[in-house]
Amino acid sequence: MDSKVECLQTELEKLRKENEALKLMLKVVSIKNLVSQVDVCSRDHRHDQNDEGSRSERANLKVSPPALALALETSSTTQAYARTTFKDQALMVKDGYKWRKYGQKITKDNQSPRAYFKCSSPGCPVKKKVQRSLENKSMVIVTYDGHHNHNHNHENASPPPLSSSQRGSSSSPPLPVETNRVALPMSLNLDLTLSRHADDHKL
DNA sequence: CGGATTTGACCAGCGC
DNA sequence: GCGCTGGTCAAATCCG
Repeated sequence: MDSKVECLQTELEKLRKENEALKLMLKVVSIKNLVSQVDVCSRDHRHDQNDEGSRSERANLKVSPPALALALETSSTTQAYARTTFKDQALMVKDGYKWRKYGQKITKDNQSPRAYFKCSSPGCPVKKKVQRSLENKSMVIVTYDGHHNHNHNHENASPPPLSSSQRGSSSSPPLPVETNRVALPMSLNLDLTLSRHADDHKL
């Protein structure tokens, strides 16, 4: 019994250390991410006339939960890394908007299928492509194409931004809402994936 | 029953 | 010109 307790304590200690390290990593990545976004913002201000949608999209990325990890933006396309579950074969990424899937393809360079979505808001030209990452199957690469000409979808008018992005795309079986928000050890663990991934693409 | 998803077919762009 | 590949369409199917 004592040995069991001891074992658990060692385990706990290990986790605590890991926790500290992860916190540090998370800080570094957050700062990097912020810097890159500020950079993009300032660049956009220079050459942008009607960038309302883009700004709201950017805002969306900033406030989104850990599920949306990293955004690399080029003119009208935004690439982001999102965490998903292996079970989530539909490649549904909750980002606060309502999407309609219109196609799916298996591409040459990545055998996991790429899903094509259109924003289901009438008149909104935004499209996105979602494909599971090659290196990390629990991550998906989301490529946004274009800018939303509207705010987050009304369907989630009531809930706060965080949960709204959880329930974004309407009909897919959503991940348990709490997954990204509450369970601390869980999110730390996931942030490890996030940081590693972010680092991969930043460094 | 209406809206969302699936999936095979089709089309356009690109490299050879 | 041809074949390959990514992107889109649209009919069929599913689901609430």
